[in-house]
Amino acid sequence: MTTLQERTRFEPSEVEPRIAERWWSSALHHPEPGGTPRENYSIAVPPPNITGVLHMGHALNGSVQDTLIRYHRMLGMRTKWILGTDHAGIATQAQVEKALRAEGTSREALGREAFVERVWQWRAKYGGQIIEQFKRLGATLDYDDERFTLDDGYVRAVLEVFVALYRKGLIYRDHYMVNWDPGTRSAISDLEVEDREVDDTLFHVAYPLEDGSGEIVVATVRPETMLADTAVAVHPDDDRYRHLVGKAAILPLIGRRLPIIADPYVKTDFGSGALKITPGHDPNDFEIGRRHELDEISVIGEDGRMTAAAGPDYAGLTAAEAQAKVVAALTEQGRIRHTEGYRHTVPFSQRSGERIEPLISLQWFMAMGELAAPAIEVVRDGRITIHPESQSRRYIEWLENIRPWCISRQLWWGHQIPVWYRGADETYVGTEPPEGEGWVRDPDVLDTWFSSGLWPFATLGWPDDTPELRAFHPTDVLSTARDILFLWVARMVMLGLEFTGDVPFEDVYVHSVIQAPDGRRMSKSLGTGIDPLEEIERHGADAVRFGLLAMSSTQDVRYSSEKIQQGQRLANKLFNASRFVLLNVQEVDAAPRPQTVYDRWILSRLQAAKATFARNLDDFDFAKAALGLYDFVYGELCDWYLEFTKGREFDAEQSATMLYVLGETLKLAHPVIPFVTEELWSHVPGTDGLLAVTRLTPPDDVLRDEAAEAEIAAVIEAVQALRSWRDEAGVKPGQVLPARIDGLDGSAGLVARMARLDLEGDDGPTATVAVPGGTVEIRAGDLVDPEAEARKAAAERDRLRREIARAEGKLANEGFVAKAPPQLVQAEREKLERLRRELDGL
RNA sequence: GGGCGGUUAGCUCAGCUGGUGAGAGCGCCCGCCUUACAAGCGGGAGGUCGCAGGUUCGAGCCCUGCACCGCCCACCA
Repeated sequence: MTTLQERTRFEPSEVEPRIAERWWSSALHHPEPGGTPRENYSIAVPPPNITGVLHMGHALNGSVQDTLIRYHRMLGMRTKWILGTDHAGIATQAQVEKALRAEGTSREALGREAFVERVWQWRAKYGGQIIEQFKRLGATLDYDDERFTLDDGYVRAVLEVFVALYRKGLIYRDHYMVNWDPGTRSAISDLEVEDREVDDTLFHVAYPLEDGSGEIVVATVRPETMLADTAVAVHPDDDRYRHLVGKAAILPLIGRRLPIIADPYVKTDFGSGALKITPGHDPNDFEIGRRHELDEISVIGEDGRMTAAAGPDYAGLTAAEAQAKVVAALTEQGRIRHTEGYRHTVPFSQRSGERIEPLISLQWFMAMGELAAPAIEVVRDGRITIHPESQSRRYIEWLENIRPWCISRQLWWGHQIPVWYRGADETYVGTEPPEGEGWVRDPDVLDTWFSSGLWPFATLGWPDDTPELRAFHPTDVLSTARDILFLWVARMVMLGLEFTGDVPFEDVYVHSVIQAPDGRRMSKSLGTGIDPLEEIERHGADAVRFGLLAMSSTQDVRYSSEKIQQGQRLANKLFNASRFVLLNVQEVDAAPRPQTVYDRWILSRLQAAKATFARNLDDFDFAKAALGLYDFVYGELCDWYLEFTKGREFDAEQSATMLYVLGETLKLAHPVIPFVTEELWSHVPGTDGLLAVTRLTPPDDVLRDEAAEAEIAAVIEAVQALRSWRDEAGVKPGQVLPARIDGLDGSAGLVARMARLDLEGDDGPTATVAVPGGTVEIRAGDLVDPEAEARKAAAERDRLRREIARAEGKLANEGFVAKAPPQLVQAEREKLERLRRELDGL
């Protein structure tokens, strides 16, 4: 490591590993349990899948959570960021199966036990990858206490919840229409289904009437499912068909008798107004079938092929093959009246990408209504606050319309359902296997989200009454992506309330989705993904954290590499500002000893920056928090304060104030840009511990100084006016000009120094510049072109006159004077006065 | 088919319960190696706030309609 003197740039790649080593070998991230949840601060990380690699969403969410965690840790709270990973049933199983295929084998060939063992090995090898990547970001998760949703303790929690809900009658087994995913060969939940637009053919097929009096035409995009038709339905008020209700049609190809029924679900204005009813393969038909007690026939099996019930001509064919054969047969029999192209939305599996095959299956379900009601209530009454607020409406609406949750999955990797069967009608449900011979366990596992739903408390040891649970539950904040608000967040609230009697967290922050810079989705397949680790390599972890927070919003945002670079510049700026202070000051204790108005000014502005930062975090406005830091460091500390100090000798008093301001700034910025601040902190005299565990003192009202703020505001405005004048007059930046300042009182010297004016000179005035509270006469001799100067002065007078006219017009408006708030009218009057004085001065 | 959100400077975005001349970063132009930083510093140009009406003393902000863009929900075969 070179000395600070030699390093003119902040080099993240050199600094980060060194700082990380200090953090991870310390105890900063691991709190011993103690105290109460109210005085402690905790966040449960959304558990990354063990198949996961860090993507932009993780990086943003990690930055958000770590900023909150570090900030509250520095406020002196006992802080725990709960770490763990999710077994991610389908995703992990698919990954391992893929590897097996590459080896020329399969899970079936291995058998269940060996396969599960294989997955555990896979997890040991790759499952920790993403955790290492979180460390690169500087995330102070509790790495000493890592959980996994298939750990023994966690499994116990899952089984206990299952059994309790079963005993309560909320978990039950039923033959019901499910979303069958032929890709994973498992049922999946409604939330794992996505609609896609598909071009299909709509076939209009004529079914003859039983009594030979004619035919009834039905429309379908899936003619192969007609093999399972058990009725034809029409609308009860449809005059065209009223006389047919109660009669029957004959199913072509099969010859089955189909009763013609009346049901208001049928639309009279779609197709022919008559609907073939296939309770076994269409969710709506299933509902209608149950209403009318129709037979439920399944002709498509779980393997996506036609079953024996489809008849010998079709059994064994894929659904697509069967469709072709059915259409051919119908055509031959002259039953197809016509066909048309038809574009509509069709459900697909998000997991496998295959088209969902709705079918009736024996599955486990969870009744949700009873659990949903209190989960709605806690958001309504404010025990949980969702940010941004618009998301709480989505949450409530979803819960109000919630439907039973299919929780069983036909997979091997996961929590196997704690149910055993013996013979045809014995069922045992319990956390421990049953006594006696002949019991066979239900082969299915639970939906991954069942176990994730217990995350905030199962990770802390629930159902045992552990010290961790007593100290950190309920957690404070849950920060997550929008797409799992229902899948995960709502379920944690329901299960948390049911089993712990408390909310699992008090605030939910729904972060932005980061899109590619062109507004498309970031995705590997589109080639639009940006790897956060590569960005960290390029710009540093601080830059990435800052940039992600700065671009975050209450809505989706495009990835902005400019914001990342802004973060990089901030880190570099802070690095150099610190060098300036550290290499010039005397080593003294850092209690502030303000000697000048600008000392008092920066101390006051520092309090404002602290207060603003705190408020922005309270509001979950991370962009404002990050950009507010930037503004303070650039716009106040560096552009003005450090420049002001250059005029003085750095005596003990000056040094003390500068060191104090530097130290407080590093503390304030640390939650957002932890690496550079930690590095610099190690160079601040009198500090030996980690900045990450140093106490951040709240804003101190005693240090607020309105007089100093007003005075320096005027100085800044004057300096800017003078620099602007100089630039326009073409005066060299280095040239010191004689001048006389009228006004600005004690700050005249400061203004003169910043604007490179010499107040001792005596050349005859050649130009006048208006500044707040006075004028500056600059004696620039022949540097100044009198004509240009006259033109500029005239333009300035014109501008002032226009402003004056505007203000006068406003004050002449009776409506304004009568109805606007008095202080506003007063301010307008004062503005007018000031403008008139400025005009007079010229 | 319903909801929700967006449309502000060339680009990406801020603009609090309507209130003084609409902001930032990047980009652009001009000038500077002013001994913390050239990944820097100083100065500057650039906007009919999507369109059309309305309410108000006053509208980027409120109301109505329209146009695009995005997201969510939904059982029209």
